[in-house]
Amino acid sequence: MTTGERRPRDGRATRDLILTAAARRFAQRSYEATGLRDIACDVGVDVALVHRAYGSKEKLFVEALAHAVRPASAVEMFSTESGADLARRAFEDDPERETVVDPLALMVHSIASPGALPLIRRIVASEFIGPLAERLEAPGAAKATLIAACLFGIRIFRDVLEVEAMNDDARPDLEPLIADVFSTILFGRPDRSRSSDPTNECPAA
Amino acid sequence: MTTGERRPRDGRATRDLILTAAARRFAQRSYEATGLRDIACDVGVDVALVHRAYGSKEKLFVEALAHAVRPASAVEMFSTESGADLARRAFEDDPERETVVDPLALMVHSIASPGALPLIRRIVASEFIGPLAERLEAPGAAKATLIAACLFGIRIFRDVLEVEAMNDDARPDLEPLIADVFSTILFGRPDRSRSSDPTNECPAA
DNA sequence: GATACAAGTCAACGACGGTTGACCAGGAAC
DNA sequence: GTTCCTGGTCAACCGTCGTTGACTTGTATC
Repeated sequence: MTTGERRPRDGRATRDLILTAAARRFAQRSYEATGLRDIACDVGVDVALVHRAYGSKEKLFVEALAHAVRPASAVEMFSTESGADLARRAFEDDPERETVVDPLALMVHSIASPGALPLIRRIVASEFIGPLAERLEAPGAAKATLIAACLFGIRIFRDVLEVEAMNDDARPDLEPLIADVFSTILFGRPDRSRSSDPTNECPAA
Repeated sequence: MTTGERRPRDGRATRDLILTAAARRFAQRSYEATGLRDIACDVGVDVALVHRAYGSKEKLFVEALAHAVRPASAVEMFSTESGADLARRAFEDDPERETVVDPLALMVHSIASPGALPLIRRIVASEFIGPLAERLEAPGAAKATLIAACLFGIRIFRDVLEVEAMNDDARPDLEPLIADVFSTILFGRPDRSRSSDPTNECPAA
């Protein structure tokens, strides 16, 4: 999309634009499927600049991945300890995040890339499992990992695969079930705040 | 790996070899990251043959995906209705399946590919969710979808991402939790066959 | 204003990937 | 034996991609 006239010289801003565009592209497709020329076209800049701004395609990818996922840190995502709140998280995005890039899609689409796996593994451990495990009673690590894994699977089904049985129409059926799942992991029993089938409920005391 | 001497002429067998090798390659990396020359090398055949045997790379990919996932049909995987059995499935592979290709890894690594998404969506619906939903009481579709999604997330964490908090050492902590999750989805309450904390258990009658 | 450096463009290189067409060999049908 | 089809090889084409180096232009400093 180089239109002929030169763009204003602002190295810092251009670098940021490149990083954002790269993250978006890598999130839409995979590492191998996105070309530097695509990113350059998005920013409106020459390919050579994209390359030189971050040294290599791989370095750009690593920085984009780290940058896009970290601000979405699960610390806030997991600041709740209610199964119902976690279930809501399965359907809604973080409101207070600039949602230019879906970090989950970026992670999923990056799994096939050679160098990305260790990075993703580290991010999952430090940003998702770690913070949650600290505030859960034993076995905290297992609970946190399981919550993250289930949330991951649900979001992939919903947002990446777009499984039709998981669209918004199914939400009334699904959200209570999901709340029960997380509540079971957290507290060892389904969500008490609702009663789908009273005969299955434990007596209050 | 063309060694000079010609290979015995058996079109049917060679086609099968190509398909298997393709599925394995696509499962290890992504669609874009694997080349026809890699597959040809595995089989010990010329690139042109690989191409012509299935018309194009994309057609080969589609056939490999469909072939690798369908035999692993979840009909048997979901022939159980016990949360504990499903939890075991989260850790163990189908014993009665020739485990040349991990269909899950193939699906995950194919998500980024342009043409693969509708196919994967269809496979998930017809092979995983559909069969299970039939034998569950309402809301069967929601329950089946949620089970598939959680199983998907758990297996990705374990086998693809290889999250360390999910390796075999963690199995004693994890498996009961997972059993509770599936039991909660299936029956609305945690697994009755164990008692982690008796005070949380429902009375038998 | 001269200078120096950063920001950006341009054109090309080398490698690789999917695809194609010409060619060769085995084997069955006639 | 000839013919013909299929399985298979070989070599090349063409596009794309990451990368590089030379060049240009804006901007800040002295």
